[in-house]
Amino acid sequence: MDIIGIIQEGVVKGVEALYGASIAGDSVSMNATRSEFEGDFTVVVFPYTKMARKKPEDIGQELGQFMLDTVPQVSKFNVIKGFLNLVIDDSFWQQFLLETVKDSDQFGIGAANGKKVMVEYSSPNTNKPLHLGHIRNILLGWSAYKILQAAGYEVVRTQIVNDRGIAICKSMLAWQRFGEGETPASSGIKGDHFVGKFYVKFEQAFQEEYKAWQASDQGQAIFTEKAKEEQGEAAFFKAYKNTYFNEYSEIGQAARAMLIQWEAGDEETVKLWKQMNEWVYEGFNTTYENLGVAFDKLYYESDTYLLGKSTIAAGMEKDVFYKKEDGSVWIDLTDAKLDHKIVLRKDGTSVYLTQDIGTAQLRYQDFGVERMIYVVADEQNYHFQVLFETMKRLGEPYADGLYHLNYGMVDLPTGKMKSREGTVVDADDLMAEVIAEAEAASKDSSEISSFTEEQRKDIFRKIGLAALKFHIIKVQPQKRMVFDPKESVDLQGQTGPYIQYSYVRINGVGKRAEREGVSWEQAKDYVSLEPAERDLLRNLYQFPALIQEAAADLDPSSIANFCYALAKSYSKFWHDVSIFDAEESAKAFRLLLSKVVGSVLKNGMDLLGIEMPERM
RNA sequence: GGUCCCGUAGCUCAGCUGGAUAGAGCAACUGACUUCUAAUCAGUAGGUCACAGGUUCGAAUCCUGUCGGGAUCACCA
Repeated sequence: MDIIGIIQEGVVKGVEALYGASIAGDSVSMNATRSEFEGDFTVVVFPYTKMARKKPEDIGQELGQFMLDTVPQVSKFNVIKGFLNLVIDDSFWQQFLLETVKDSDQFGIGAANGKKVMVEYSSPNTNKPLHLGHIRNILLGWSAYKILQAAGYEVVRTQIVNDRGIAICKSMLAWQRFGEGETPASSGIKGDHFVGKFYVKFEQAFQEEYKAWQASDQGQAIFTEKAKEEQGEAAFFKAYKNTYFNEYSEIGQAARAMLIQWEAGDEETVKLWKQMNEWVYEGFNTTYENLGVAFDKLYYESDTYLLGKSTIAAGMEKDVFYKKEDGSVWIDLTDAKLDHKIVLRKDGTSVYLTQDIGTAQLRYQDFGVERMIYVVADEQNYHFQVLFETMKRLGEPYADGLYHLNYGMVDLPTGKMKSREGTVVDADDLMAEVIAEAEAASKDSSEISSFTEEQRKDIFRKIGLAALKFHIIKVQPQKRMVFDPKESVDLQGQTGPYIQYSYVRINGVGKRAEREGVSWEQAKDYVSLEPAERDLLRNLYQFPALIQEAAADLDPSSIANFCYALAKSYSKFWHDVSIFDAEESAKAFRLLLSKVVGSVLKNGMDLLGIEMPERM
């Protein structure tokens, strides 16, 4: 039994014995003791004043004495106001360390629970490269995968690739018109950036065309006819852009024609589409690889965009859906505080929601997962509410296991990222920048100067990416965050590299212990723990429960904060006590403690997708 | 306008299943390297936890309202 449970049980028995009242174990309010007081755990005794009809101080004294007498792990106590601070005996921590160190690599990793879960954590469009927003998405998803796995789940990692639609047609058309046979290889541009370049070219060409049209007789006539009173010319044409694209634009019409040809399976169009997507995938794969993430299964929208229709037909019979006079099919979710939502157009074609219904079913057929987690930005909260509610009504067996891990948008210090205004931070550029920063900051490190070029590059990559990833993932997913590029490359303070540094120190003492041949046996003779040591042990002790909690909440930021707290605690320990100058039992104990801290830091950071260097 | 999310130090963030004097980092200032890596540590300064009510022995945390920021309310994906 864990120490929290032992204490709670002690309190339950104490309240029973002293005051004749029965309370539930998990109702016992407990916290870690604040650092300014002596103790490891604190029991709040205010709740027992009524049943005891005594002052909180007296209850604390009585309960404390009872715990001291009956719970062997409690070695001391003190009472301040209504707070009973319990000191856990050194032998308990001692034993905990000696147990843990036997298999420190596996410490905290939960046993397989036989449950299967799918995490979808990337859903890129294939018309442009990945940016900072995708990075947050991918890091969260990757970490969720790692955490779920550590908690005992079997996890299938997937992405849905939005490889069809008007956007990619725009890139295709622009390439046809302006590309002059250029390829990523011939131009030396990474494939996804290459295709993105033509997407931008399309937009430019469209804007030019639109500008010219605005000045034309037809454009002016439309403005005079349709503009609302008080609406200026600029405002009108801004609002009219989509209509223009659909009804008047030559290049817009050409792009739409291309989409229709694609849907009809036109050979040449499909060939070009495949070629452009291939280029994009090459680029994406490089980015994913640099970020250190991978997938087990890819789903393509071009394969799934027609799915779901048969389900709608089946759902009609169960009255999940209803048909309007015009032939379109809807679902009424007003009783779930949602609205009516269309699932099939009057021409029988499917919409976004329909595709997602079909895709979920396909995934269940493919893998039999009982949970599916979608890592998608919070702008789609409503869509997922509708999707999940629909799946429930369809009676899908996994419907209760559907979960939208939503996250807030990433802002820049200058405001929102807007692709139209060119303020989007490119994923590849950003990674290159943080790695370059790590290199620049390592200039005067004598440690690194002796390394080979290859080793150095590896270390800079690990440090730079740790800075970037930690900076993003330490923020709770649901919160909108401000991403300051300057802060993201910080290597000091509450950062990834700070944690790496603690690990590297531990690695250093481990190496020295190996050289000097320290005898671990004597660790069991070390009896009087220093505050810094107890603090580390308390931190370590939480790790297994934290993994389960992080998996239940799908919250990687809690792991990030834990890793930082542990590293900070170790830094304090490093300064407060000496390892190799200490007597033999203390030396052995501290080395074992360091070893476990090192393992937990490494495993904890791995849960965030962050690698540790051995030296830095 | 309806619904949902957010508002904590100058800045970036913790803390939110109610518990002690609300914590870190950055930025500023002071001190500590002949010592296991100073990418470190210790200290100073910085707060009406948006505001107003309510519940409670006790509220940053729960409830209601107000204000501010954001998202969404497409036969787009």
